[in-house]
Amino acid sequence: MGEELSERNKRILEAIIEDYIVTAEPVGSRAVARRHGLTLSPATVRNVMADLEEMGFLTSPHTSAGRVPTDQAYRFYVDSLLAVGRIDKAERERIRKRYSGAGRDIGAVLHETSRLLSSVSHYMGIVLAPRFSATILRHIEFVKLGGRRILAILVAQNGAVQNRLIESEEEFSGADLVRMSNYLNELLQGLPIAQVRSRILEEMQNEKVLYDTLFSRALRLSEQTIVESGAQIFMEGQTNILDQPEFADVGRMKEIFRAFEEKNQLVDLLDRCISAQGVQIFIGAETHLSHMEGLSVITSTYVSGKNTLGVLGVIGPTRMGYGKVIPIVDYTARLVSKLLEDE
Amino acid sequence: MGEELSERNKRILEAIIEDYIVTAEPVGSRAVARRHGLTLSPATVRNVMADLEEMGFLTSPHTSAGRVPTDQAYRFYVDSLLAVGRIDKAERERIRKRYSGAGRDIGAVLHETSRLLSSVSHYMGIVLAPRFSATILRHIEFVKLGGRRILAILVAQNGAVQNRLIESEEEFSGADLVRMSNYLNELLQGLPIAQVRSRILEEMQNEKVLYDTLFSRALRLSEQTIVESGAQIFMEGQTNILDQPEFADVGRMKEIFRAFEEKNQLVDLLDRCISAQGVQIFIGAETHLSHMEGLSVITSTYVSGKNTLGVLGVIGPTRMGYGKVIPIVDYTARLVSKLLEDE
DNA sequence: ATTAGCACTCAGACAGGGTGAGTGCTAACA
DNA sequence: TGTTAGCACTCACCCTGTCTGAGTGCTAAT
Repeated sequence: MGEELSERNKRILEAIIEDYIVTAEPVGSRAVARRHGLTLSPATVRNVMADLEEMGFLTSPHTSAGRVPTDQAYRFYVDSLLAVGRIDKAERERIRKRYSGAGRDIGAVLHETSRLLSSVSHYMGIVLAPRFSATILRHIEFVKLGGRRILAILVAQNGAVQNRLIESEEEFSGADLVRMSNYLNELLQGLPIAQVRSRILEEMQNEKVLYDTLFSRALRLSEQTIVESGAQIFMEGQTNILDQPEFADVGRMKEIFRAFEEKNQLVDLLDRCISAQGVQIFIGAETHLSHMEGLSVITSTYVSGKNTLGVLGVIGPTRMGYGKVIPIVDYTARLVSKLLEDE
Repeated sequence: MGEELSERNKRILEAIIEDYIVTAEPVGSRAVARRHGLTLSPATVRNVMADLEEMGFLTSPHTSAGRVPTDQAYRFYVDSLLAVGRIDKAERERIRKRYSGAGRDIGAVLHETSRLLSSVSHYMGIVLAPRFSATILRHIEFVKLGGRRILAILVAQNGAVQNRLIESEEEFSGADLVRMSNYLNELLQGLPIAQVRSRILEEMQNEKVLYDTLFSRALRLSEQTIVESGAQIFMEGQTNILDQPEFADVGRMKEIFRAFEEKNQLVDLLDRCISAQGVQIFIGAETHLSHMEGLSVITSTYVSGKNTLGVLGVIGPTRMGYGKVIPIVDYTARLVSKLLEDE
């Protein structure tokens, strides 16, 4: 693998990959020879292909079929061969327009984003919503529902809202609840939600609080409201994947389907992306997703100021139009960041 | 079709249907003859089958295959032949247990219900959440997010929460917002959400309001918060459908899949069910769902007191174990009703 | 009215032959 | 020494014909 590829070999490998990306069929030496500016005979190409196969860039499904790029080839392609184009203007316009109608509600924006990624890339769009616990608390509020039932409402800086029904041990009056909200807001506002719980526990030690039963009750109540909620993920365009010829087979299709139904696998992958900045690409086995052989994932983070909010991206076959999709994901991430920045 | 079926013919038809339900293969005269208590020769059975075919209860995919029941046959089966068994005790227990851990949050309950319906029936479970607009308003609240941005929170009697980000024309102080909430709660609490808007408009005419700018602003603000939100639907176990042998074909599979991705079709069907009480059964074409040939839907409404909240059910192949699934859907609906009744 | 018998149909599995795309190897060539 | 033409070979795929088994409809006997 340390072996360098000659310029010519690179061109041939590139030709094969790009051919395969559009046709999804094993590509033969003839096709490569007549392609592009390459003025080579099929025989020469064959020799090169044999070399590339030995180096692990190509395989052939059977003796007399053409060659198919391996994951390693795609990896080399995106790292060294691919000139990631700028996204073209019309496309950019098309994307921008999709957001014009939508309100500023964060959930709606992200949902639309997943739809958009799917329809523009013609693969599957995914968006991981910001973890609620990673946001900053703006407001906490209790609403009395009747008897000892209380609805706790947490509002994050970014407009995300979480609510939780709690059955309190004792009955509170509406006025009590208002006072409790006020006290807690004073205490917790502006804190990252992940730190809220520890702040509460800390405050519980505070002697001033110990004397005020209402405050200590408020703290106990608020402790119940903070629960780690599952990650929210938007996925759209699964059928785009099923349209790919490589999955036109009942077994494969069911397998992928089942895999998609288990969203947590995907959440794990996206969670891993959240620490890095910008576009990331996982090819085939690099995704570490089981039952998802033959799929690649392109992601990017969207941010607000300097903190990362979440991850969005596209899932497609390894044989994906990387050159087109990468800028789409990149541009969309920037756009979403901008849309959310002032929240 | 006015022709009456003799007792023997009914037994034979029943045998064919039940055979087909378990095997998914066209059933031949021999199989029927040797089945059950029927002491008849295959030849006799063949004569009967020919009659049944003429009457529209059976078809044969080709000359020398067995017979397959038509939609009409299933319809006759569930109407006249099927003795809907009581759901057995172990099953009931199994279902009950599924709810023990879950909190009382309505969303969580409904989501769990769809999962449950899917796993108990081995088909696909669907639950249509109560339309928010059909619930009763318990509380309205404004939270200031910064600048002119306000988060409006509507809480319904049943614990459902809807929130909406609004950009108001003018800036309000926190105290203003509290006063506005109080005023609006006074005015609107206890009203069905569907009537809230008209109540607002009505109140706008009120001369007392006209003199109080804060009140009239409050009304204008609240008017913006009430928006018809799309119906929420939970679907689980789509892969169970794909496991059915009649859909083991790439084209069919994609088609169904695409149909499921369009949830509004399903919402329409379930919406239609909401007016009737109890279990309803749609066989094949009766569903009026396009691209869903070969599927049947069994639904039931869940209620709170005397008003219907929503619909739940199971989607499976027309060749479905009606005898088993009907009581499951029925029991689940009753159980969900009970769980939600005191909210 | 029921049944045994029989000729008939048809999908599905299987085998054999032809086709075409593609390969590897070798020998000739620049 | 790198490139190319030529050639024999491989193998998936398609088409065809044959066979088999399950199932039917009809008719004649019971």
